Amino acid sequence: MARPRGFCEEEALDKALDLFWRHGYEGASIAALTEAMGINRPSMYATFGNKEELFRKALDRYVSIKNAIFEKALAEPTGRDVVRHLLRKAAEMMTEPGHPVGCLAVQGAISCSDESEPVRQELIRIRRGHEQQIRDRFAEEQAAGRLPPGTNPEDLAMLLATIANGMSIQASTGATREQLLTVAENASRAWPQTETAVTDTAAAE
Amino acid sequence: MARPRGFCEEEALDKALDLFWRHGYEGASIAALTEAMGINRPSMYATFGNKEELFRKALDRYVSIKNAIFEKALAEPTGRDVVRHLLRKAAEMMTEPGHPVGCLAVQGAISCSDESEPVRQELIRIRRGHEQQIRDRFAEEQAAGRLPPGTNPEDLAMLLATIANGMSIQASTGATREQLLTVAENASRAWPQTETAVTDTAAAE
DNA sequence: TTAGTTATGTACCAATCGGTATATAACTTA
DNA sequence: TAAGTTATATACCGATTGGTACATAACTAA
Repeated sequence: MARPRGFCEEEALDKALDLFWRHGYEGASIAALTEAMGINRPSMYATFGNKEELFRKALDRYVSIKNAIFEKALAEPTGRDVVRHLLRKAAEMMTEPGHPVGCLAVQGAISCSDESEPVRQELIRIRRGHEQQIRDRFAEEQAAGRLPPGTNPEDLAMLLATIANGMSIQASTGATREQLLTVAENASRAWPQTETAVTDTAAAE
Repeated sequence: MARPRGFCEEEALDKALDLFWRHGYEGASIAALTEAMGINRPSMYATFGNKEELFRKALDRYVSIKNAIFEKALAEPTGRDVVRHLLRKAAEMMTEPGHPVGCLAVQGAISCSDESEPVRQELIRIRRGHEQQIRDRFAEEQAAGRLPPGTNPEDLAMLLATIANGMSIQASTGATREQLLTVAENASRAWPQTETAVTDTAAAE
């Protein structure tokens, strides 16, 4: 009705996202956030509520980007294609120039003080959700008879999620895009083949 | 010479380690640390220097435990045995009852404010060191001709480290010991065969 | 132009951060 | 026991944390 906002809400959110991504939820202070966003504290509180809500709104933007990638990857025709697509995109996204390295859902609040526990739990929920999507997709594969007998879709999904999570840490350790792509390639290659109906149970202690 | 210390230094360090492990470097405050250690602030500062030194000393204990595991695993006869041993032990250590879940070197300071950057760098150095150890061991395998042609020891080491790092995140997400052991087993099984042609006469792939 | 509304800027809040000065209590040695 | 030394406890430090009160500036609608 009256004086219009002097800044673009989504632009500011992207700036906040960048800082949260780079320093984590607790590592990004209100002072640093508002400075990066180019606004002052009262504007931030009036527009976004508080720090936690700001984080959740920035996180929403991040997750929607990630979901778009997931959707494409999960549409691949075979399980192995899904794996390759997903890991490759993960490697690329985690080393995208102009963005902080790694994955916000992994690094945003992996360990924190008790007062940030709700944020930590939210990120856990997101990670589980992504793994669930993969699990469902692999279950489809199995139902269609395209998984080797004895293969467990849940186990495969967990292995894939583990590798993707690990790539985030590797990115944070300084791994290059090329290195992560190599990881993705090797992990894909090692994936159980549809045709490889092996009953290799040599692992029995 | 005079009044002796009223607490066990190593016990206090273990309490600090537990808290750092659980909340990360920044997430563990001096107040919480000293309370957990059962001592007051001046005692902590007189004994350990400051927060960062306290962390490094706690970290030393952690790393020495981990190194013992590494030593045993790297002594396994074949590359695949090394992988299986390492991942299994990782799964167990990251879900050890009585300890926080996950790996301190991964979760201690994965993202933090600028002032904790030295600690973050130290953990990066440790992670790289562990990967280096694996790399060296795989290079031995290759030199002994026990790696499939075209296999790169560096790539293998990075893949293994990625999986181990990912297991830490999974533990933090709530994965059980059994789930992580399944991940370890599946990852080991997917590993490029090395000695199979020699010891087993059976199925090539 | 004027009234009403809303965003912005300054300056502040209590609580907590890591870190210490200081006084006292407890121990060892002589 | 007395002297000397060192650990402990209290109480504090400035800086920073997330969050606001309040006065002012800027806009819209009448």
